[in-house]
Amino acid sequence: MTGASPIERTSGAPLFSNNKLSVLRKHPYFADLEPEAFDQLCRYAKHTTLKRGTTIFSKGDPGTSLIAVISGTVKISISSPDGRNAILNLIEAGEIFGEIALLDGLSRTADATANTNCELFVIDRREFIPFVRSQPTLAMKFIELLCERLRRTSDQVEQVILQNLPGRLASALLRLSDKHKPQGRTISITQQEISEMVGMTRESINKQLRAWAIRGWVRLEHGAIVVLKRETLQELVDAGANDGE
Amino acid sequence: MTGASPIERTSGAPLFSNNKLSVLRKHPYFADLEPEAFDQLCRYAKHTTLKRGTTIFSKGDPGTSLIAVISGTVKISISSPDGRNAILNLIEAGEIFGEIALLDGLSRTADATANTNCELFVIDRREFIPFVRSQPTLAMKFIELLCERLRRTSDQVEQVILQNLPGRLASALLRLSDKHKPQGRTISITQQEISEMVGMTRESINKQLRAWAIRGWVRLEHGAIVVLKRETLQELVDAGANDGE
DNA sequence: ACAGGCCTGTGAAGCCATTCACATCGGCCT
DNA sequence: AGGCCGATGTGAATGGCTTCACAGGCCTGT
Repeated sequence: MTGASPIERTSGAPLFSNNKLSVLRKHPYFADLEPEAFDQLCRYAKHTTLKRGTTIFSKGDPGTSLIAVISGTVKISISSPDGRNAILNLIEAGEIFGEIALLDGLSRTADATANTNCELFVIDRREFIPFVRSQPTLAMKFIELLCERLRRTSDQVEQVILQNLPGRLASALLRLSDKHKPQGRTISITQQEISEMVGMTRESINKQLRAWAIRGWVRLEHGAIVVLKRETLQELVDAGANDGE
Repeated sequence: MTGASPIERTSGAPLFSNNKLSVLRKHPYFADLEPEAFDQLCRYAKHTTLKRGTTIFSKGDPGTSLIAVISGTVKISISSPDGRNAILNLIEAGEIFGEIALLDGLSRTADATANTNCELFVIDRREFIPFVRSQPTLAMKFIELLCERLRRTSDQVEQVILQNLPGRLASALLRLSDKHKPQGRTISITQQEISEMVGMTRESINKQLRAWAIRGWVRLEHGAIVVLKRETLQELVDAGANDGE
């Protein structure tokens, strides 16, 4: 289950190009951190490049590192013994993941795999925890990060328990389109991936999307979805459940 | 939606009896905190007593306080427009809740109601945040708390997406029985409440429990469930899904 | 001790989503 | 161009869970 973790084999700390770090620097979590604290944080980092499909870590592994995505996207997912699997989150360039195991020192709660070719920075727990203790601002940043994650995850529980297919799909689309604002309303994702994010089958997702496409609420492209009627989908989520006809 | 929050109307800080505080003091989160830090934490607290069924706060309220349960239990839940509702957590004496809104200053993510008559301590954000900043140990404690919550909530997402009724019910029973170790294997809870915790109907839950009772895996009492075959239920969860016959 | 309210137990009917089984399309590699 | 593979599109059959409709049990208040 565990397999070789490619991260552990990374060669020693190289020099970092400033444009790579700037992706992180721009992120809300680090933007208003003191420059010297940020620099010191980066001093603990190791650089890695991964090919699409590579396992970064698996659920249950002893997790001792925080990982920042410089380019590409990472898939956080879990899978059941009978082969079904669920995507919990997609981490994009400029975001970080693996913070839970880093901060509490316990095992990883999910699998992480490179969803595209990726460039990553890896920060190890051993040197990191004392640093956090000494930097109240950084600790508060992590508290904020954890709060945000908790809000998102609670939301997910809410969706999955209270909403049916249309509601869940709509709210997944809205969330994804919020995240990809720069690309306009186009979401680059396969229907297979969406189905694993909302926890229903690809076929069901496809039929619902098609129905919405006919009504002009979305447009389907190959490997992408364009949200046309944002408000309508939002209403559908708020209304609770049943499809709007 | 909001309604009068009984907490805001609490009269000024009274003197606290030490035996009440001792419930908190014993909790893992505070046990190894410096005594003076703990005392100062308590200085910010207000004491309140609530009757069963009272709303403590509602989803969407501006949340500015952390609440500790001295006695009784508090239900954290959410509800959909069409009347369905889901229990996210039951907070018992010695535990705290409401930490997300306290720490990030945003609105409450769920409803909280007194599930029994309760005694609570309420700590306000205004005076609390600067205090956390100045106490790295306390900040680390909250980071641990948030990590634990996040693990639990992620687990819930995993359960709800990947498991069917038997799996979800079994894992809910196991979790509840872990929490109530002192009472042996008896879980005091109604089937209605369990159904709202696992996100399925009371009727379905009842039928499954009955089937397990016949096989001798559990025993049903009025308002309680006794887990008899812990291992069998655990296997059922691990196996993935389908009922053990 | 009786009434009313929550809790439990159970069957029949229906429905939403899954499962299964294909057909088609597009892109990429050789 | 041909071939392949991953992604999309769709219908029919199946099934797990819900919905609905009651019946009985246990506890509590008066």
